[in-house]
Amino acid sequence: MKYWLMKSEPDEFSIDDLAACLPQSEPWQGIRNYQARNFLRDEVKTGDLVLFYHSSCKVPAVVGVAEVTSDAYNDLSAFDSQSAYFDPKSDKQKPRWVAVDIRFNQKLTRIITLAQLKADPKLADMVLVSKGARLSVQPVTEEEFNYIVAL
DNA sequence: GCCAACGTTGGC
DNA sequence: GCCAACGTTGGC
Repeated sequence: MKYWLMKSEPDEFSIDDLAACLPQSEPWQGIRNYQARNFLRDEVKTGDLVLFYHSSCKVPAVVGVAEVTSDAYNDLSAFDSQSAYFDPKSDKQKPRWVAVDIRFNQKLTRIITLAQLKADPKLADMVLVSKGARLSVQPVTEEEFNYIVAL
């Protein structure tokens, strides 16, 4: 089993929005970055756990945990000209982008802010706090995952 | 294949 | 809203 951190803008889709989907999972689509896509396609698997992170907001923070409930599948929103995620360059014969499903697992009782993560020497190697970490899907070690959830 | 211009992300 | 740090595009 692997561990991941996924970013979402709470104005677009927050941890509460994910919780409101229960008992259903929610398609995690719209990833339009190749490095993130490669993680989704090749390494994210059913049963993996995800730190849910709020970005581009007042207090950027890890706010909850989600579980991956599908392996990667073609992201159909890339073919929908009405979708904000429409990508005219993605060929239906050779889809460029993938999505996975995730399901709400828990909210952290206390959110762990980016400032806290940066200040914690135990998390100095986290991808999130490393230079220029704009990846919207990024790997987290088991140690980092358990440590953050326990905080 | 290089690289300049442009676009995006995301913290501050 | 600013801007640093990327990523992508497209001419050559």
